[in-house]
Amino acid sequence: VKERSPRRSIIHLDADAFFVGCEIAAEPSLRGKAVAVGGLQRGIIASASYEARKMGVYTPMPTSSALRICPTLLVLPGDYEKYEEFSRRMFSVLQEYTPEVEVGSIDEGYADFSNLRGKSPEDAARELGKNIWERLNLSVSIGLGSNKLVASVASKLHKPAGFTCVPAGNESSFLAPLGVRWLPGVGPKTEELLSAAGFRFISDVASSELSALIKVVGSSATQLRAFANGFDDRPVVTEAPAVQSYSRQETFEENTNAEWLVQRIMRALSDELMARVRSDRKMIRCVEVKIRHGNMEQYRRSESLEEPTDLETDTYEVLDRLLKKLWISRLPVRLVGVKFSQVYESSSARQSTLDLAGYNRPRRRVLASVMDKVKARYGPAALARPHRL
DNA sequence: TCTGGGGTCCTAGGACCC
DNA sequence: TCTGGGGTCCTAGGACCC
Repeated sequence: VKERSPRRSIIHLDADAFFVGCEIAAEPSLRGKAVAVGGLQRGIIASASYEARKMGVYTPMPTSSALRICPTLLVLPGDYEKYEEFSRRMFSVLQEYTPEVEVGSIDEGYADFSNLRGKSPEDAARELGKNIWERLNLSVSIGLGSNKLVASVASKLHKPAGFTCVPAGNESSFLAPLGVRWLPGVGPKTEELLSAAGFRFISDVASSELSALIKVVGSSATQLRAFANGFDDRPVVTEAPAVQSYSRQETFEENTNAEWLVQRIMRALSDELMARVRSDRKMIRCVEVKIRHGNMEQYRRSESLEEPTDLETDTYEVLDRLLKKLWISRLPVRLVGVKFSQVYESSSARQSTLDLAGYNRPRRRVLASVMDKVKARYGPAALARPHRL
């Protein structure tokens, strides 16, 4: 006998233009203006106010193009600590309703509102939005539905400051008229492939032959068609997922042919990452270097170590070998990146003594000081300014 | 003044082992 | 002389998400 799963009430909480929203909350005189957060030199727009969007500014548009389109645009450099603080406060308001909260990213998450005391899920969801607005001056949109997929689509449908409820039983009719791009996992490439095969609306996917869909999206066909029909039994997961990788990359202010410079930055990035690895009590085994050339083509080379490590010095030889492999083309380099993966738990005896001595400083300070050392030694002009978005 | 940064997951071929 | 599968790890690349 198959048990019928109980009807759930899932909400998706999604902040509106989050980075810009935080800046406006912190500086109310910005409200109503064309504001964006983005990289200043060779950067892109990471978040744009709705006034800026009316002028044609979208993410991830190059900041230079945005300023051309909208010369009055105020571009702010981005302040992650501020955004993390707002994020923490936003989720703590949500936690007042239920502990069944899944933090999806800095600006959005899910919660299971099925079992609230005394309130209907709908009343609670409306009240949540109002609460966040009144207490944080932050505008959010909320979707309510019987599963995560429907809630998430609903939250994005009537931004900003939207509340969208999909009544039980209406899932597939709600999704049917929307474009396939609304489905999770369908990005620009897959949208193009689907469209070429005649699947343009979610209803097209919902009623498709599985064999035809497999030809387009391969093994994700079953999942995609289930989503298109409004089926989604993914649970709301409370625990933070295990970290799979650590990565840092940096775009140079100007493309460079200087291998020594790329090497220096590569090592500095590696040092920063390794400090994080240690402060998380982890070890890593796979090291990867990425190069992006001036023409935006990028290449990666990776190597697994014999044993996991948490020491910077264990990476240098490998990094140099990988960079050497990538250096053959001699094309000017736009970006260098370092990534550590195959993350293991560390036996933390050594770190705990350092902890007591106060060696594990907060992450941001560690990052800043390493970069500053490189800058001090090789000159500020030689280094791309870090874009902290 | 074209095009960031930090992540996750999937695929596919080759090596290697049984 | 001909030539099996299955499993896992390694490496490179790509799509997608926020």
